[in-house]
Amino acid sequence: MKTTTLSALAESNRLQIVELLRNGPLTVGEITERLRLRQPQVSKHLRILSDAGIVEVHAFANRRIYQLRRQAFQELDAWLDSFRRIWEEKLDRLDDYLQELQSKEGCREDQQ
Amino acid sequence: MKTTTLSALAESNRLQIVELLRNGPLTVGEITERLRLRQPQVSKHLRILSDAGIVEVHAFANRRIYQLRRQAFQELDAWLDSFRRIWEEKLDRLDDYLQELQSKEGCREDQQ
DNA sequence: GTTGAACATTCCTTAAAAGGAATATAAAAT
DNA sequence: ATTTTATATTCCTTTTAAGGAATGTTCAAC
Repeated sequence: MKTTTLSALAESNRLQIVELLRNGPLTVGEITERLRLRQPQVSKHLRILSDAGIVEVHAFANRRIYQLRRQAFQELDAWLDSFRRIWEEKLDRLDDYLQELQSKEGCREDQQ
Repeated sequence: MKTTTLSALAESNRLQIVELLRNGPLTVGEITERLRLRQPQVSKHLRILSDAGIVEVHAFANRRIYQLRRQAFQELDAWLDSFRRIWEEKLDRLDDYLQELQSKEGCREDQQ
């Protein structure tokens, strides 16, 4: 997983933009209006989301239409998948670890 | 989705800690050793991960054993799910949006 | 009870990110 | 051609987060 993707999402205004775009593509002006932000900030946030590959732009006259990029979410999903398997395999590995730890302690005592 | 979760993950050292813990619980010392960081920084990062609900601690003598919290990943998963549906429903909503936009332009001309 | 190991916390400095205001650009409307 | 609309960018200030060094705390071992 790339930290650029995560840190792009880790800012509340940007997260709101992403959740807005869940309902379909929007222009900068529409986002500005709905989130009650200033246009330059929205443009800046969109730049960061765009650089992170989370959104993509399409120019239409003097409008810019932003929409979510599927791939970004697929990547996140794939990453999460590597964690899902952990709990599928075993619910609680703490007991195992404690035993392992305790047996190591035992060894140390023997050696001293 | 909470931005605390995302920003906790959005830092490379912390992301590495999380990926380390994928293989099972570890003590602070083990994390410190494997990531070649300084102990205080590791403790600080673990604090942030813990506050975000991504890891949980178990005290064992003077050791602290950290492990991933399933719920955090389930929440991320649930959030991602709301996006999966978008693309299941419709692959490309840009064309729709463009038509919508163009019909609005038409209206505006009529009104003026 | 004194020493050492494991970990957490504090304080300070430095670096990165965010917001604001102003300005730049490019297409559209007049 | 000039003005207006939509958007991007720049520069500056403020806030937030990270790293380093030192110190605090707790338990264990002796």
